[in-house]
Amino acid sequence: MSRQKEEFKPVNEGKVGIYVCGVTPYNEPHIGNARPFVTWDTIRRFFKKCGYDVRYIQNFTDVDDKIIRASHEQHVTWKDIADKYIDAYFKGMDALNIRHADVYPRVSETIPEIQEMVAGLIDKGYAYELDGDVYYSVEKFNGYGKLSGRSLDDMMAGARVEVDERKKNPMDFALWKSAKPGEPSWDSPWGKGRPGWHIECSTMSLKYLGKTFDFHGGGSDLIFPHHENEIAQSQAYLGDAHSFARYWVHNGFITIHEQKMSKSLHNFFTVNEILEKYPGEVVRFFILQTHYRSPLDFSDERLRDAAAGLARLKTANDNANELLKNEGGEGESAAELKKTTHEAHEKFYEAMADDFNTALAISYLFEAAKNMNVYYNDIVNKGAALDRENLAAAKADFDDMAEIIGILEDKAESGSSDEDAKIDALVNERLAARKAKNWARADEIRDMLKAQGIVLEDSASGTRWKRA
RNA sequence: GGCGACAUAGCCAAGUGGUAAGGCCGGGGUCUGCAAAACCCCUAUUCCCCAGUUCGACUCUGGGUGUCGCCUCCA
Repeated sequence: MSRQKEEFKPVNEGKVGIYVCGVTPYNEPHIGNARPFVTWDTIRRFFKKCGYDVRYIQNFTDVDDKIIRASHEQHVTWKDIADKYIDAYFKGMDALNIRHADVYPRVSETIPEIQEMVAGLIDKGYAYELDGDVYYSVEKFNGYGKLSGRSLDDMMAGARVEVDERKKNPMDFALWKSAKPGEPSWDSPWGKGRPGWHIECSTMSLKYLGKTFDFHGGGSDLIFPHHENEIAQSQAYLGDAHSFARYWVHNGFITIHEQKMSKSLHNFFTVNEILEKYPGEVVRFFILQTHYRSPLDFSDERLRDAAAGLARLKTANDNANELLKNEGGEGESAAELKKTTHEAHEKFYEAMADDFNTALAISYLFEAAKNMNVYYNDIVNKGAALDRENLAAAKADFDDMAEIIGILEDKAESGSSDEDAKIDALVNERLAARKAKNWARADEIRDMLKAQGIVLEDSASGTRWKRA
C-alpha cells in the first residue's frame, strides 16, 4: 500500500491468506494471463516451506459482458462458455505445474453475498441506485486513488471516457447492473440484474479470507481501476481503513516485441499453443527467471535459452539420482558438497524472502547443480566409492529449491516400456560393439537412435540415454 | 493531456553508497575411440547522457534522451 517493499508480518501468526484475481473465462488463457499464477504458485510453495499455513483463493469471474457476448455469438449459454474456458484454464495451468487453489469461487455462486455487500454500501451512503443500476460514489471514499497513486482531480483532468451524465461523478462505477434482454440475471432489491465487475473480489475475499488478509495479487493492469475499486468497496463496507489486503503483489506484463501482450491487441500466444512447442516446465522456468515485477519479453529464442538452462539443471539432477542408486562406501567425501549446497540453499531462501526474487534464487540452484556435477565427475571418472550420506543431504537441499521453483518433479516418463526395452537392447548391442572396438557399428547405432530423438551419453560406468 | 515504471556485456537478467550474481550464445582447454554430457578458463575498467551531493555513485538528487505501461475491456 505504501507502493514500496515492506517487511511481511502476517495478520494471523503462522498463517498466510492470499487472494489472486483469476480469469474471466471467455476465451483461451494466454501466456501473459498465466504469469501471475506461476508467480503465486511459487510464492505459495515458498510460504509452505517456511512453515506457514497458506490459504489461497482465486476467483473465476463467470458473469461478465465478454462471456455474454461470446455466448450470443456461439449460440450457447453463458454457462457453457464459462465452463469450457475454465476447463481450458485448468488444462494449461496443470501443465505449468500450478497447484490448485484452496477455493475457486465463482461470481454465479456468490450472488447473495454480493447483494448483501451492495445493499450495505447503499445503507452506509457510499452507493446510490439509478434505474435498477447501483453505483459506487467515489467522492464519498477519501482514500480513493491511494493504491494507484493518483487523485480524483488527476483523473478528472485526464478523463477521456464518455460519461454517463446521470452519474454523480464520472469515476463512479457500477456495483450492480440492471438486466438487458438475453442476459443472465438474478432478482435483487433493485430489480433483475447482475453484479458489476469489481464487487466480486471484495465479496469473495471477505467470505473466504475475512476482513483483513495478507496478500492480494494480479497483473499490473488491475491496479486501476479494479484493485482501487475493490479497496474502496471493502473498506467502506467494513468501515475500517485498515481492512482488506495488507500487501499487494502486481506482476509486470509479458510483452511481444516490447509491446504488452493483450487480447485486444491480438498479439498473444495462448498457453496451450506454447505447450505444443515447449514443455510446461520450460515455460514455467522461463517466467521465473525474471523478477515478477519486471516486464518479460516473450520470444522463441528466449524460450530456447530457458530450455537450455533448465536442461543443465536436469542433467545435474539425473547425475545425482544415478549416483544415489548405488551403495555408499569409503570414498570421495561429499562433505564439502553438502556444505556448499546448504549455503546455496540458505541464500536461495534469503532471495525468496526479499520480494520473491526468483531470478536471484535460481542462480543458487545453478550453483548447487554445478557442485553436484563436479562431484559426479569425480566419482564416475575416478571410479571411487560414494559418500552416499552427504550426497543425499546435498541432493535434498537441491530438491527443496527445485520444488519451490516447481521444476524437475518426477513424472512418469513418456514412452512405452516396450519401446524402452528396444532402446536398451540397442544400447547394449552398441556397448558390446564398443568393447570389440567396432566403432563403425557403435556409431551407426548411435546415429540411428539420434534420428529417433534419443541421445546417448557414455561414461566410465556405462552408457545412458535420454530423449532429447 | 494526467500519472507511473524502466534503461546493466552479443542476447536474457539480478544487484549494492565502496568498486558488477546467474543463465544462454561464442572462443580455448580437460575428459572421450569419436561424440555427447559435465567441468575448467576467457568474454562489461563498466552499468543511457549531463550536472550535483559524497572520501567514494551503476546505486542518492536534479535535468535530458529513449522505451514501455495505466488513465477504456485487459493478468
